Order: sequence, then structure tokens, then C-alpha cells
Amino acid sequence: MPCHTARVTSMGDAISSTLLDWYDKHARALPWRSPPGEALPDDDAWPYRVWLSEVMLQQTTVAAVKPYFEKFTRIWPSVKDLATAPEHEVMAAWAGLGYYSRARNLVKCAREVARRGGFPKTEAELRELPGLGTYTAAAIAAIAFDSRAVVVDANVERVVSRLFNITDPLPASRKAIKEKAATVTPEDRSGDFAQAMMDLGSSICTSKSPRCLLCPLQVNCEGLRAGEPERLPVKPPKKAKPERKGTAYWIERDEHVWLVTREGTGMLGGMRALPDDGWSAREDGSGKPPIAADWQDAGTVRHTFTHAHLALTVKYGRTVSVPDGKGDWWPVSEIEAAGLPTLFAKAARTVLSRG
DNA sequence: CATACGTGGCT
DNA sequence: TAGCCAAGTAT
Repeated sequence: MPCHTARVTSMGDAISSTLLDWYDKHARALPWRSPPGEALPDDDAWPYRVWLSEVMLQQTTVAAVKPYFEKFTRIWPSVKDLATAPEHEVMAAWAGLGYYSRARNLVKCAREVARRGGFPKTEAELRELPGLGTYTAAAIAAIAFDSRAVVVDANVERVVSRLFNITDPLPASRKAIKEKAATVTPEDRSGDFAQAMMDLGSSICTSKSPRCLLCPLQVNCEGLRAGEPERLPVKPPKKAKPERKGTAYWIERDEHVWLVTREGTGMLGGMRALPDDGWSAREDGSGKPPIAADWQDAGTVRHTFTHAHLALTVKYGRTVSVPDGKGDWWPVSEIEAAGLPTLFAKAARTVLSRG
């Protein structure tokens, strides 16, 4: 199943050792990393930290992840601690980081790992865990367990596309990229090699203006030789995001606000939220409030998701009754601790700064 | 293979 | 500033 059988070539050897030498000097110090060349201590704390960081880092910058990683490891120092945590507490702790299916799967995965008595060590077994796809399974196998695995993320796609001047557009070029990545991935230290590729991609071989003069792989780079490495990898054109409208409702009673938990696995699924009029990325909301009240307009929040723009009108009103459906009265003074995703945190701020 | 799924920072 | 981009996964 894993297609990393390609033999390391002598050119591949030269590239991997050059990059590892560079990494030994320039590796970033990150909370989930051991120093370059040092294997992680053989206890369950490190696979946990590698797994947690890798999931947080999916489509997310290092800068955004750092404070969340610190918070999670402080509250839940081991995978066992996380496995016994109530799901809503984990969701609340994840609030603001985005892609909330990651948090839902994080809990499932932690419970599965705890049930098994620890993380599996092979790439294939890791791949079976919730939230671990091709990339993350390979990354954990290589980084946490020092197994030889070919790790391909967006950085590696960029570096490899340039290194081998792969000019076919993504995603069709993925197979060729993986094959080329396999030829430069060493048998030993493939975890450090993966992290070296990612550091190189984030600091030198950047998307817009690569710093080729500083690159340790400069002399090996066919894309540079061809003249326009910054054009690689070629990507498909983006689709326009639709503009959506919706309304959220701040229902207050006795210094408490009515919060609901969003159902399902769709947008913001599982997250605490203000009740709204049913807007989605596919259609505008109905504009119908959940209860009758003397609604006041608090303003409009603009927010952009991966695949839609949203203009969310925020209305507030008081009630003496309890709205239909499930929900909780949350103390207004502690709204910061409610674990609202960013959209609704903005909405709350809008109300509280005017209301 | 295409689409759904967040957010903040950088250009 | 509007758009692009970041250590992808699930369906």
C-alpha cells in the first residue's frame, strides 16, 4: 500500500545528506521537537506530542499552533488524559484554531489509542486512526518512531516540484512528486529529513519569493536552472467564493446569554454557538429569529471561510422565557471561556461593544 | 477526482 | 486590500 519503495539513488543520497547537514545547523526549536539527530525518548509522551502537533499543524501555521499546543499539553499532558476528557471541553479548547473535525477526531483517536494501550508504530496502522491521513501517518511514523517513511506535505510538494522541475499542475502531479520524494528520502533519519524539508519550505523555498541564494540545494535545483522556480508547483485556478448572508441572535436574560451546540459534522459542527437563522455556505439564512423579542441590531460581522464569505448580522434582545431546543444560559461575564469559534466570538464582541 | 471544511498572517 | 497561503482529511 505505501508507495515508497523506490530506491534511494546516489543523487538522492547527496541531496538528503546536504539537507540533513543544513538541518543540523538551522533547525527551528519547536516544543514538539527533539534536537536534530537525537531520537525522541522512548516513552509515550513523545508520540503523543508529535501526534497532537501534527494534527494541529494540518493546514495551520506554526505560529497559530504554538499557544494551542502549550494549552493542550498543560491541560492534558498525556494521551490518556485527553482520552478521558469530556468531548465538549476539548472542542472548547480547540475553539479558534479551525477545521473542527480535527478536534472531533482528536478525541476519537485519543480514546482508541488509550484503549490499545499506546500509539501503533507502523505507518499502515497509524493510517487507520481517526484524523490521520497519508501525510500525518507518515509524519508520525518517521518523526515519532524513526521509521523510514516518505512524508509529503505542501512544503515537500513545493520543494520537490522545484528540485525536479515538475511542471505538470497539481493535483495530477502528486504521483510524480511522491516518487521523486521517495528517491531523496533517506533510510535513516527520515523524520529529521521530513522536518528539514518543511523548514526549508517555510523559510527558504517559500511560495512567492524563494531565497534561492541561501538554499543548500541550490546546485541541485532543476527548477532554478530552468529559470522560474517561483512558478512551481503549478496549481489549478481557484473558484470564486459565494457571498452569503445570515443572522445570529444574542438572547439575554439575567446577565446570561443563550448558547447552543451545533449539530453534526458540517460547518462548525460540535462547537458552541449563538443561535442563528440557518445560514450555510450553500445558502443565505431565513432571517427568522428563534423566539419573539424586541430585536435590536448590533451590527454586522464579516467572516471568510474556506469556500464562502459571510455577512452575519447580529441582533440582540432580552427574554423572560426559554428558547426552544437544546441550549444553555452562559454567564455573559465569562463569554470568553465559552469556547466559541471565531465567527461567533466576533459576533459576541460586536454585541458587547455596543450593547 | 472534486468538494467541504476555519482561521490569521502576509503581500 | 483582496487574495493567497499554511505540517490535510473525509467523503
